[in-house]
Formats: sequence, structure tokens, C-alpha cells
Amino acid sequence: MRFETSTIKDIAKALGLSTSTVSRALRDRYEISEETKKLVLAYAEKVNYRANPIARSLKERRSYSIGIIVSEIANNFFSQVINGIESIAYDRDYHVIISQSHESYKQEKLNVEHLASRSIDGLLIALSSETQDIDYLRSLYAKGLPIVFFDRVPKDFETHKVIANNFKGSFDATEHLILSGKRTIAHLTNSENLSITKERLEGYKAALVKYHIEFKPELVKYCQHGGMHSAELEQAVKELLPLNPDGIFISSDRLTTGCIMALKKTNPEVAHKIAIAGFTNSNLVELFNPSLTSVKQPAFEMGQVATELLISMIEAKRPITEFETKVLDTELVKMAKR
Amino acid sequence: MRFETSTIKDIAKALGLSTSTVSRALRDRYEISEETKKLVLAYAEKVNYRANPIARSLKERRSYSIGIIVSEIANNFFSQVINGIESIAYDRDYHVIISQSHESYKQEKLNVEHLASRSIDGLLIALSSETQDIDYLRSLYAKGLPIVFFDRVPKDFETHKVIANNFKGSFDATEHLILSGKRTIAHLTNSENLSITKERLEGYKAALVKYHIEFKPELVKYCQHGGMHSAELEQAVKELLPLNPDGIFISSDRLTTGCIMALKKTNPEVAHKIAIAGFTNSNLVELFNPSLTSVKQPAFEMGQVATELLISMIEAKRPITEFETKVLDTELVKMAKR
DNA sequence: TAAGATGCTGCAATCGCTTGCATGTAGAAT
DNA sequence: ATTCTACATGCAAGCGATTGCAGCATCTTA
Repeated sequence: MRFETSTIKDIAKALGLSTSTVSRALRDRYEISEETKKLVLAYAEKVNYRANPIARSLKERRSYSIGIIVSEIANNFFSQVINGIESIAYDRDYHVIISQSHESYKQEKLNVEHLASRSIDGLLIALSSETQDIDYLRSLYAKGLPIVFFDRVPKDFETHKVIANNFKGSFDATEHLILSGKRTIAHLTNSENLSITKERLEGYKAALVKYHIEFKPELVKYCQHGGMHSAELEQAVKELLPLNPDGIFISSDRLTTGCIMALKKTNPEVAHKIAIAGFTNSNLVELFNPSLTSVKQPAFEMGQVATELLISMIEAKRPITEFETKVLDTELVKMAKR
Repeated sequence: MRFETSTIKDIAKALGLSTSTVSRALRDRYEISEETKKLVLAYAEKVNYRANPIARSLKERRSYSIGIIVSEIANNFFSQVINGIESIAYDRDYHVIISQSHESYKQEKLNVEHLASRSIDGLLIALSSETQDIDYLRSLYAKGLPIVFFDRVPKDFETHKVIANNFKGSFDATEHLILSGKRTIAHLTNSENLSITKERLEGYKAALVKYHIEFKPELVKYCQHGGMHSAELEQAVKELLPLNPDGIFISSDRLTTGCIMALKKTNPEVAHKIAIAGFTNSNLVELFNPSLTSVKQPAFEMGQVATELLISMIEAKRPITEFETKVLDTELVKMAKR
């Protein structure tokens, strides 16, 4: 099966011009007379001409596309980020290519390298929960691939980053639990590798300190696979319950829903007695039972900001030396009264 | 910023061979001696050579990538389909490019045409709820672009299609409501344009007929935008409630969650009195309150089957004339007892 | 010994597009 | 009349890879 379209050559032949003239006319260059431009444009329109982006990429050594790596598109937070990315990218005539790491380091690396070989002009990435070694990213970056990290960012990597105010988000959520009378607040969180894990733990601790509640390490449970496996979550819940928490603060979208699910499944009788607060961008929280207090990240905006930074890197004339880390505020949505 | 990689030319120069020999060696062609092949392969490995897929695409007029169009990746059903697609595509060395129509015809057409111009080798598409005119797809298809439809398929388009057994799924859900004693069952559904809308309506009707319940057209409400706008849903709910339904059967993922949300928001007192059954692939249904009976589609499998069919079309030596429409069974997950 | 067979390698065209440079024309300035 | 400028257009190389065809050894066979 072969796919046919008209090329610049066809137009040139039909109009008795050279391909260079046609190309320049289409790109609206000053060398070409208005008359010729009109002629070419009209004809191109007529035959529904579409420049072959592949050929253009080859010639210009860029593809006008940016790669995205997230752990899972099924995650509300990430799909909202992607929508934000698309909203900016399309405006600026970039196309996006989405890949999922499924929280696997191996998959992440494979996908990034595939994208890089496909001549993406830049990369937007939130690291997988397994990822510790980012040398492969450093090496691509050193070869000239612009990279912007969002949400899950590495330390010691000098480039633009966009994150939520994880500290404050966690602090607020934990404080909210405390103010509603809870004193034994567990913390269920992601892999220790992740930046967000550390930041959110700090927020949680700070709130405890403010209200003179002792921090107990045993109340903190890490999920290596970010809640991808339900067994992992059920195990964590099982270990927490004997400590009789009256509140749980959960630090990621998937963990939050997963934890409630695990609670309901393994200990339905206590599920309603424990106050839950957690990071989630689900637009279905209002339907949840037990209900919960949620920390919403500005996902869409995060995608937009990251994309703007990335495009500025891609289009920069000279190497960039000043990098920013943008921090966006989260929003606390308190549990509906019952 | 420029991204540097070694090319076939570099290898040729380094090894004192011609580019053609290197190319053939890399592709393991019979003309090249084992010795030379080993030499080339070893060196390529050493410099971490990656063929430039862009150049290859230009030459071969194909890209080893397939395009996907769905209305929204944030929709569980679609993200599961995408996972199914990826699972097959990657195995067969194809890359996937995902685009969202956001239920807009214009966006859908734009995205498809963009993908086509990027030399995708084939297209997997679920039509947007707005789409009525598919001439643009016919024209691409006529030019040689293989297309496989899934979920939302057009009539009068001869190609492979993969759908769920919508009739049976709807029948089962409606029957379930009837068997639990409901007699005034409303039906909230998508745009009339969609294939799934018609098929699901038929299943609903058939169940009513079986139990000698009169079909009342005023109990059926269509949502033109597939629940993308909450106002649309709230309006539909507002119009239905005066008819005092004791059950609602809802025909799509987004509508199902949206409808419950609208019910809760506008009429919390009746929300729990109406039995709800609906199509949804959300993995969070267990958390919902009010709870509901759900019809789950075999999303992952649908993606797999569609991809296999598409790849068979792409790789077919001769034009295909026999097309199949695969129908996959849905699963009814009954509401938890309360 | 000459002619053919076989195995290995290189030349050069091609995919569609962009762009530096050369060319050609017309009118303005000297 | 000559030189200069401005404007309009075309030639041809090149992006990286693939591949038909030709060339050149070396070996067989009559």
C-alpha cells in the first residue's frame, strides 16, 4: 500500500516554476513577488498540498515535535498535564509524542532513547518511581537534547524544572487533618527515590512539628512501585492499621485511590473511621466513599509552563546557562461534610 | 542547539568502506561477507549508532508508526485501549502516536490529517461524538492509508472494525435493573451520530420488550457532546427527574460518572433512590457513592485486536478485500449489596 | 587459456524539502 | 552609455539512508 500526496515538485511542474521558488513562496520569503506567491498558494490550496514533515525534518535536522514521558496516561494528574502540554505545543506548531514508562526504569530508558532517535526537538519528563540512575538523560542532554523535568525531578541536573509546591500542599493537608482532631496520622507515600516523596514528607513533618505532635517513622510507609501493584498497597495498609491511625495522608494520585480501595477491601469496618487526605487530581473525588480531603495539583498549568520553558530552550540561539525551577501552588479541597 | 549522532557515513569513513556496504551490513544482507558484517556491527555498537528513522522514513515512504485517535486519554476506557495497542505495536516494532479529538470533529480531522502527513503507516480511530462526515477518512483510505475503526465505528466504510458487543452489554445491564424491580428506566446516552449509541439503545429496548415494559421515547436523553460539558448533563438530568425514573441506564464512561455527579449535585436526596447501571471502565467504581452496576468493555483486548488487524493491513502484499468486524463481549459487574 | 560463475564492494540516484549562490532583468543614478 | 541597486527566479548541493547496477577479484570449468 502506498500513500500519495502532491509534492513541491508537482506544483513546480504544473506552474512552470522551479522547486526552490515554490518552496520560498510557500514559506513566504521576501525574495518572491507577491504575484508568484499568490499563484503558488492558490494552486497549493487547490491540490490540497501538505508539506512532507519527514523531508523537512531530515533537512532541518529537527522534527517540530516534543517527547513526553509519564508513568501512565490513565493517571488523572498526568493526563491533565498532557492536555496542558498540548495546548501550548499546538499553538507553537509543535507536535507531541506521548510515551508511558509504567513506573519502570527500563521502559523509561527505552522510550526516551527511542524518542531521541526519532529526532524529537526536546523532552518533557516525569521520572518513573524506579528511576535512580539518570546518566542516560545526562548523556542525551550533553549531546544537545533540551530536557525539562516536571513533577518528579532529579537533583543535581541543571535544567528547567516545574513542580508543585509539594511542601505546602502536604503541610496544608496534614494540618487540615490535625485541625479536625486527628493525632495519629499515618503517611503513605511513593518510592523514596522520587523528589516528590521527600518534599511531601517534609511538609507532613513540618505540620506535625507545628502542632507539637511527635513524628513516628513507623507511621510512614513507602510504596516502591507507586501503587502499581495492589498487593503492595494492601501490605502497607495491613502494616499501618495495627498502629491505630485516626488519619492518613497519602502522597500521590494512584496511591490515594489505591489506598482507599485497599482499606475498603481489607478492613471495611475501619475505612470510614479514618480520615483521609491525599494528593489526587481525580475529577471523581466527589463520588468517593469514604470521602476524602484532596490536594489538587495545577496539572494543566504545569504542562503549560513546562512546555513554554522547553520551547524556549529549543528555540534559544545560544546555550542557556540560567535555569529556573518553577513552583506552582496546590489547592486543598476539603472533604464534604457528612 | 544541535543534536549529534553518528551516521552511516561516519562508520563508513572510520572503517574505510562505502556507505552502501555499511548499510547492507547493518541490515544483514547476503551480499556482505560475514567478516565485514562483524566489523561494522562491532563498530556501530561501539559508537552507539542509531539509524535515523527520519531518513529511513523518507526513503522508504513509511514510518513504522501508527496513529491513534481517541476522544480523550483521560477516559479510562480509552487509556486501557491504548495500553492494549501499545502492547502489540511495540512487539512488532511499531511506534504509536496518540492524538485526542476532545469530541470535536474539527480537532479530529486536523489531527488525522497531521498524522497522515507525518507518514503514519496506519490509523486506529474511534470517532468523535460530533463526527458525521467521514469523507476525509474515505479520501485518505482511498489514497492508501490503512484504517481500522474501534468502539465508535462508521457505517458504510469497508474496513476492519473492532467493537464491543454493545447490544448484549446494554441488554444485560437493563435486564439487571428490571430484575431488581425497576420499571421506569431512563436511558442517558451519547450523540445520536455514534454507532455505539444506536446499538446500545437497541439492547435497552430489547430488554424492555422481553419484560413487557413499554418503551417511552421521553425517557431517552441524548448528550451531543458526550458529557464534555457538565451543563449538558445537568440539563438532561433535570429533564429526566420529573418523569420519576427508578433506574437509569447510561451508555458511556464519561456520561456515567458525569451523570452521577450531576445527580448528586442537583438532587442529592434522590440520587440514592435511583438504581444506576452504566458503561464504564473506571477502576474506581468500587469507591463510588451511590454505587452502580457497570458494564465493562474489554478495552485492552480491543486495542490488541485492532492493532493486529491494522498491522496485517499495513504489511499485506496485496489489497485486502475481505474485512472483518470483531465483536468482543462485555462484562457486567453488579452493584455491591448495601 | 578463455569464458563464465561467484562473492564482495562501491557508485550514484532517490525520497521531498531548504537554501547559498548565481543569473537575469529593469529601472535609477552617475 | 555605463555602473549600480533591487527584485525575481533557478541551479544544485545536501540532510541520512536504501538499493539497482556495475565493477573487480578469484575460482571453475570446458
